[in-house]
Amino acid sequence: MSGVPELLLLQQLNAEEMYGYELVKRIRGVTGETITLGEGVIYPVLHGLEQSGALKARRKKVAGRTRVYYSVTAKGRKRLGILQHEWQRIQSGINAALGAASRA
Amino acid sequence: MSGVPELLLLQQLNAEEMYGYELVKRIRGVTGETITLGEGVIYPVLHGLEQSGALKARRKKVAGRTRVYYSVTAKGRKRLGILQHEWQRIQSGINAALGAASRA
DNA sequence: TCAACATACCTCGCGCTGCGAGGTATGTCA
DNA sequence: TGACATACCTCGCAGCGCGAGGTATGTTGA
Repeated sequence: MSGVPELLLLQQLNAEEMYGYELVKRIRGVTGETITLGEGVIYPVLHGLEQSGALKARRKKVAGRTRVYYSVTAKGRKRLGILQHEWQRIQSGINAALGAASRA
Repeated sequence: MSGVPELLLLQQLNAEEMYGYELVKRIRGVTGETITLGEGVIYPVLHGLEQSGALKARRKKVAGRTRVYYSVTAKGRKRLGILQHEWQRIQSGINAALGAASRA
């Protein structure tokens, strides 16, 4: 199926180190409100990716509050590449079907 | 989430009346093996769409064997439009995110 | 002639993923 | 001091996808 949330997270974190709460807003912004991933999605995915070694966490105190910043590891970049490719495949597959049918 | 199978089915049937078994192969072909919807996906979706009035079924005997041909109703065409639009939205949303991040 | 394969239909039930809702703690501002 | 924002987290349900299995008929070839 999808793996879309995972793709989006890795992509954002690859561009810039970020923490969970920020990612929620960031993704909403960058997709133009189209895709809204709540915290119930973000945090589990984040933890999963850290577990599998695709992300590295770093606790940081900012203005008395603790944030957990995540950055992409080499393994994560590899994973990102796979997911991007996968997304291309799916996208072009579906678009081919849509195009083919309307041409028929 | 997706609704991708539904979209693909409606799209194909909108172009041409077809039966379930045929759709399985057709979709595999038209998406270039990228997307393979098994019978366990096709038939339930087909029945659901018929139930909701988006499709109309027509039994037909061909070479002794019975086939159930489905065609799209007005309601189905409307539904198809919605799903297509939805797919555009998702697609451009994700691509925006991918583009924005790589530009960063 | 009969096994094996293709056509054509169908359903059950598992598995995974997404996600809303709820819960904690701290800082800030009226 | 209460309300709101920031920041983290988890539980558990819901829904969808889909593999596996089941029926029945026609065809083909050893």
